[in-house]
Amino acid sequence: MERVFGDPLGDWRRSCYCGEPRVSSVGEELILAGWAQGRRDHGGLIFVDLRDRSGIIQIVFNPEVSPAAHDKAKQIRSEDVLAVRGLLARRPPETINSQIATGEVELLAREVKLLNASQVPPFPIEDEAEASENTRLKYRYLDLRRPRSLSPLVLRYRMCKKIRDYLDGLGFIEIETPVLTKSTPEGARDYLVPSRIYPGRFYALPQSPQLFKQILMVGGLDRYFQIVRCFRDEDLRADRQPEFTQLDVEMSFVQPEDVFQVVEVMIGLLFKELKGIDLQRPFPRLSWEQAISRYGSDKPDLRFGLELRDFSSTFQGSQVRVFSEALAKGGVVKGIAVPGGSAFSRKELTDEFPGFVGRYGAKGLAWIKLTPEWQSPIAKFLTEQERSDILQISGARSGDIIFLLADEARVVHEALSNLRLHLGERLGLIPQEAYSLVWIVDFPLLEHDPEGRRYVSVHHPFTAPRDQDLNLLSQEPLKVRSKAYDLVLNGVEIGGGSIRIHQVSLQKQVLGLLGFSPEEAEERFGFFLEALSFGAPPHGGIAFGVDRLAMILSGARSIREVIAFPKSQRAVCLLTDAPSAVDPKQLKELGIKTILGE
RNA sequence: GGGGUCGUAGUUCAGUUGGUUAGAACGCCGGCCUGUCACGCCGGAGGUCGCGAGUUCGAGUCUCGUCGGCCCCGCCA
Repeated sequence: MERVFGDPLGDWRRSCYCGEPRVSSVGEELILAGWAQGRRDHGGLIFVDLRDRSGIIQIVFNPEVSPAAHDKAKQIRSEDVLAVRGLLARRPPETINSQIATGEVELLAREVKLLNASQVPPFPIEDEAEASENTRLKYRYLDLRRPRSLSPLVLRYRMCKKIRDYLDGLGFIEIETPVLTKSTPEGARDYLVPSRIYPGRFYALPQSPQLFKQILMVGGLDRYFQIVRCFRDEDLRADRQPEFTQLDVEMSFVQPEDVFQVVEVMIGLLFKELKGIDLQRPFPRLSWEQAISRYGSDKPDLRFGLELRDFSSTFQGSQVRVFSEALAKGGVVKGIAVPGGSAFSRKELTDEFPGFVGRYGAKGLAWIKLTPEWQSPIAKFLTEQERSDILQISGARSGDIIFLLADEARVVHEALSNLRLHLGERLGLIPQEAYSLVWIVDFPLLEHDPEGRRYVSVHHPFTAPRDQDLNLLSQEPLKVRSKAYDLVLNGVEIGGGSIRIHQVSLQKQVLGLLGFSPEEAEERFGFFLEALSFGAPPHGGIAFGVDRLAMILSGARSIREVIAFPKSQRAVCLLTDAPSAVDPKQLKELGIKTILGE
């Protein structure tokens, strides 16, 4: 049986939000509106909690106050929409509810309007109630009625507002760049948008407004920013959505220090005003080389120790063949000492941890328990010298365990950095209320494509080499370091940027190193190269992951919590069911035919 | 593309070694109740065990496939 309520709102105007009335307003007649959160029907008295985004207040329907309102209130069910006119009264002392902000007062209903009926909600609209993410996202509008679900979005809004105010104060100008734009090669897969006017041609949605913001610098904007949606058609993770938001910043006539200054004050402001935390400035800096060497990662979480140690020199020519052989092939032997780790079980050591590092391509994981007589699969191969080196390099003590991994450096670092995080989490070594910020600087400009035999940009093709490395560019390009920098917060890369190339000749040289023929460069980036040739100023900037920053500031475990309508891991919008099939007429108009089977 | 994990009432979950009619709590429906706020009391309805095959006398339970949520690898300049 469908319930339909049709009371018109009429000329009623809300007095305030439901969560606002206090004792100071007792005696006033108020009109409140919101959603019914449950009904406690005592036959005589009926209590309804009326809720809006500000909180809840108790409405009392008393037949002695208004028989009509009391009669109507019998129909009220969860999530019905009501407006109530009544007298704000102080609650009898013994009925005060200290759990809610309005707990000392209640509204004695004189008249109620049943504005709209609700179906029975699929899950209770209460913070405490757990519902699966599946259900929450399908009925996101119900989920959002819960403070716990709304508050990360509110925090995100406040964050963006503060960013805008701050940058505005520094003379930055927010400029919108196109969403329908040109596909550029490299980087992530593009989302394509077919052109109706030019059948067979496509726009691409921007992976970032990189070239536009540089062109704005050529246009003399001097200080630009934008909070902008970006799109990358790649698989999803807890911290990756196909559409995400960047805070994009670009400045002219600057060095990295100028960017750091603007950013550090901004991040400091956000922590101060949103979390009440005073961050130490300047933020520490680690060279890329140091970060990789000590943590195995270019986005190290510095909230805890377990640093990587290098045992390569110890095991040159060692009897431990997996080590010496890896070294002979140019690899490394590195490890982590875990305090108290000799308590790990055999199952953990033979299944769990080796399986874990296996995900990153490691073929095994050696371990040494520092019990009185060392317990280890490799113990019998170790010389006295090796034992003493291991103790000295690892700094480990009795009761600790040392994990050792030998392979090519890339695999060792990848596996150990993740093992480090895994152990840190598992052993509770990560202080949950701590925030560690670090700049990673001096990235290499180029690296070898893991598959092909070509160079690829570590940052992006428009990143400037360091001035003192320019002469290496033609001879030893892999040794060239760049003017790129990342900002890492608790092991999450929240921002990255660089000083850009502003001279067309250098830009062409770098594109050449990346394997673009002059013709390809012209076809793909001609418009940009031409812009550089008309007096581009030295410039640089940075882009932040707004979702990730909001996620960390709100303590969320996934960026879906700070996005109103996120996609599922299979890139589906569970609310609308997008993506979906389209009318064949639409395809025809676009000159598109699908080639999928029936 | 690959690995892991979960999928049972509206919701959150339990369900033994494969064995009678698949349970609980909350929610929902009806009745009673004037101080509740997780209201209470009495009664009731509600299930394609994600879907499809297979094994078996017999499948929620075992096998295979498939779909979906989540986590991860690959991917993400």
